[in-house]
Amino acid sequence: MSSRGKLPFSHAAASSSSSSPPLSSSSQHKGGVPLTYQNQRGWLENKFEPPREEGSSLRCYNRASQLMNAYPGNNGRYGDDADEDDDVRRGDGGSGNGSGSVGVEREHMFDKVVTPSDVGKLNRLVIPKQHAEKYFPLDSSTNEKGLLLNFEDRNGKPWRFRYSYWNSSQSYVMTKGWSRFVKEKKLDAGDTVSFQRGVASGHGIINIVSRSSPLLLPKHHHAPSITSGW
Amino acid sequence: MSSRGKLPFSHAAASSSSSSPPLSSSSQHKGGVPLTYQNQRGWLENKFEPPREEGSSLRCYNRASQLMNAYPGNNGRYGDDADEDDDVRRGDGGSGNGSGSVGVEREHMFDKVVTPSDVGKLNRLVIPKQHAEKYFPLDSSTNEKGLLLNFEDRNGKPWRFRYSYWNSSQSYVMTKGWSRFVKEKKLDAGDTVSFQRGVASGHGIINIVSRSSPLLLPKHHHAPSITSGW
DNA sequence: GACCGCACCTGTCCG
DNA sequence: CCGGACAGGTGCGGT
Repeated sequence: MSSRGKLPFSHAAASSSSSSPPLSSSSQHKGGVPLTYQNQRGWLENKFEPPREEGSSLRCYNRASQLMNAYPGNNGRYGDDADEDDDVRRGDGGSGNGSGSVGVEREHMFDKVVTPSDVGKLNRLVIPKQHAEKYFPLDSSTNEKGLLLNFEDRNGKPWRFRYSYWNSSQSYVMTKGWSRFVKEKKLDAGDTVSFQRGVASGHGIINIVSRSSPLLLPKHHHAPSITSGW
Repeated sequence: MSSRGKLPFSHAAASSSSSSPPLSSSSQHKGGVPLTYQNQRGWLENKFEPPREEGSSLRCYNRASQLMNAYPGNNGRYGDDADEDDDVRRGDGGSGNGSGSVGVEREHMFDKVVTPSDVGKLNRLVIPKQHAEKYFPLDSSTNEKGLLLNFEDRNGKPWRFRYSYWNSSQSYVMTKGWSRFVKEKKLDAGDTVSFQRGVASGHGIINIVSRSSPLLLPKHHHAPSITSGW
């Protein structure tokens, strides 16, 4: 893969009516979107082959200190509709290394300690602007109407979130699909969600790896920098 | 006029981008659209002469047991903007026959007991799918982008509602114009809205006749089958 | 600025 | 118990 491989996730944009978000100064995106097509809603999304290696990943810790979705993954399943069959809670050691689908090189992007709103009825996850603009850049071409981001948890279970910019609140959010993730993973406020991406794959999917978190978070901050030894 | 007169309301379709609603199996629509043109929003609507006889009608009961908009109608006014001058609550006998514009043959289509949402801030009325597809069929030609349906209350006052299909919720709704009706008629949750159409007129307008409802609805059902003697 | 219109979204309920 | 229908929401643009 070429060095355009900085694209952190597989996505495609769709044209829309809304205004543009603040342009990300990062120029390290673009390209690498395989097989995009327009879906019913008018968003673009992508189909792609099973990842050649692990793409980016999202891990989420909860206070229960156990690894969620620990059973061996069903890697490579990328149908539109995720089966809802793997909300098992098989701890695999809890505070272990939590490398998700094992042995895969990942680059840590950022973490967020989810707020009550993130796991509540609003059905959205606010992505801190700094990280959103760095890792999930939206611009006038990719923006507008939102993106369908493809994620994967550590079992390889696919998750698809709509990602967009809300002009009214000037914030970046994951919306559609997020609530299902919250429910299945039994995410609670205070849990940590960790975004990672595959190092090798240029535009790989983003994995979701659910994992438990230390209840005691690093003191006095909610800022996402809890890169505890990943 | 001819027997294609089964078209229950005067309407015209507009092309749009969204996907089609489930095709109505009813074949008793089509034809009979006079003088359609496309408006600014891209919907098609129709202008037509003042009804030769009463078309379909929509009656709405409220729990106050009085006939709303009982003063003699201003028949034949079909400007785009209805005057807001007739929200009088002159009972004309309350639970009487409520024949609306008197002596006109009407075919009852269906009733709906409006929900809080139907009369609340959402500014829309959900049309139960079964009735929507039977009486207000949208297909690929008439669908897509919505319809402007012309109604008339029992005074002959015209009402124009946008009618469309929401893909995301798989439901049919009246949107634009509905809130004005709710406001003028002082519709409340639990009130009944009755849709009727003229028997004689092939594609007549739909009348809106507001009338009061029995507070006591038929037991244990919310299903619209309260065809109480109309 | 408030409200309306519009297109989404989702949980819940019910057959 | 599963899927469809829909009640109750959202953001957002336009007026």
